[in-house]
Amino acid sequence: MTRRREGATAEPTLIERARRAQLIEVTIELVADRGYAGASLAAIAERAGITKAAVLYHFPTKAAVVRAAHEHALAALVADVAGAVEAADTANRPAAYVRSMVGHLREHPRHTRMIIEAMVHDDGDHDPAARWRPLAELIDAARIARGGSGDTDVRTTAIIVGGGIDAIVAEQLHDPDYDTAAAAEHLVEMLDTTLGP
Amino acid sequence: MTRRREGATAEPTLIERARRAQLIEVTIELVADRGYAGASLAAIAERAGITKAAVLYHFPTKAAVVRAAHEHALAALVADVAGAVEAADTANRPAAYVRSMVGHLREHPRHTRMIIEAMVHDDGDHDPAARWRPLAELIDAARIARGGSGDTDVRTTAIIVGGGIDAIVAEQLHDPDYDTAAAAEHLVEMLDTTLGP
DNA sequence: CGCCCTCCTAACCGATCGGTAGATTTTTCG
DNA sequence: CGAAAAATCTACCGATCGGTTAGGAGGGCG
Repeated sequence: MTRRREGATAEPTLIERARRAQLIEVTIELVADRGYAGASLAAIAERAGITKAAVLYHFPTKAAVVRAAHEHALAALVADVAGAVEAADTANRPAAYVRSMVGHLREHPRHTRMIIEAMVHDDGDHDPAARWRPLAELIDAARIARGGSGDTDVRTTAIIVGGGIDAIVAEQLHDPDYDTAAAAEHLVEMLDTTLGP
Repeated sequence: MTRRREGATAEPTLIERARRAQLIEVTIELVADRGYAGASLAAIAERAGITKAAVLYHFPTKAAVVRAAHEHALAALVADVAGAVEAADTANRPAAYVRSMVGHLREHPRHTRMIIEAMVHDDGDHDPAARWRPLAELIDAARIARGGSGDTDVRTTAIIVGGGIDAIVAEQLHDPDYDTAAAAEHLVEMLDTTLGP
């Protein structure tokens, strides 16, 4: 094994940190531009200016590189959305969720593609209901806060709205001039009508 | 070249027809079950009980096999939806579109996966607006028929509703017990509220 | 019979994949 | 400076990919 420290916790070197960050960055670019299949170890290494053996010195496998890149992109999105949601009051949190998510993805199109590609390509179980559960909970809380009717299927509502978010983002990736803010407002309107006043 | 007739038109042999149909069928199964990457020529050949060279006797390339499988699945969907839409009157055609599409995809989950996988994996330009343009036109016609307001953005409405359809189907693929009919009705309701009475 | 056409097999090709082994350079630090 | 540790390189491995080549079995037909 020519591999790095495996067992104990130890603070990473500066170079180590920088290299890892660089590798994550170029991996996001590659996956975003050329798809999951286009992000081979050789391609990652070349874009980072090193050899693939060096890449595997910093990460145990290719899957680990892609996973780290995915988590990096996802963490930024989650943090952004969480901040926006907490700043709103209960009744408006679903709207804040939709707006901030669409907004974030607009500002970071490569992260968007990275997240989508990773979601499609890692194995198997992708339950939309699980993915949009946080949104479902916000919708449920908002519905109660507004005194809406109790027979609403929040799970399905969240799945539909989530699909709408995905579609808006996909359209923006295709047409950079697409007015995602207006589309998000449209989606928020459709959501609000099912939540009552 | 050990390849088949290339130039002229000629009616295919019975064996030829059967083999092609079988290859399309097993390719749909493979892509649906193991993803686009899992549908290698060797895998297709093995499941069909022949060698991969024989597969390439009936189709020029692997891409042609997958394309044929995709077109087969897509044609069935389009025909089904078109029939349901034509049977409805203008004001209700968007609803018929949503219901029939969700219904068809529920009844043919493998076709669904095939279509999704093909859409993700063939190169590049996938404009959601183009994909849902037929729906957008139905929505526009229905809005006019109902005397709705003229400032509605049908393009965005179609994109959002289309995304909702995708999400409902994805959820059904994950949870076969999911009530897609109810979800489709929920989506139709959300759509109807934006179309006016 | 002998010829041809359809359908298929066995064997191979070059490219690329993720990953490994061991030597070698570069950095850190006493 | 000099040794240890960190970072990287060259070279290779086995597997798999899509695709090609040459040829043979078998039926229809003159």
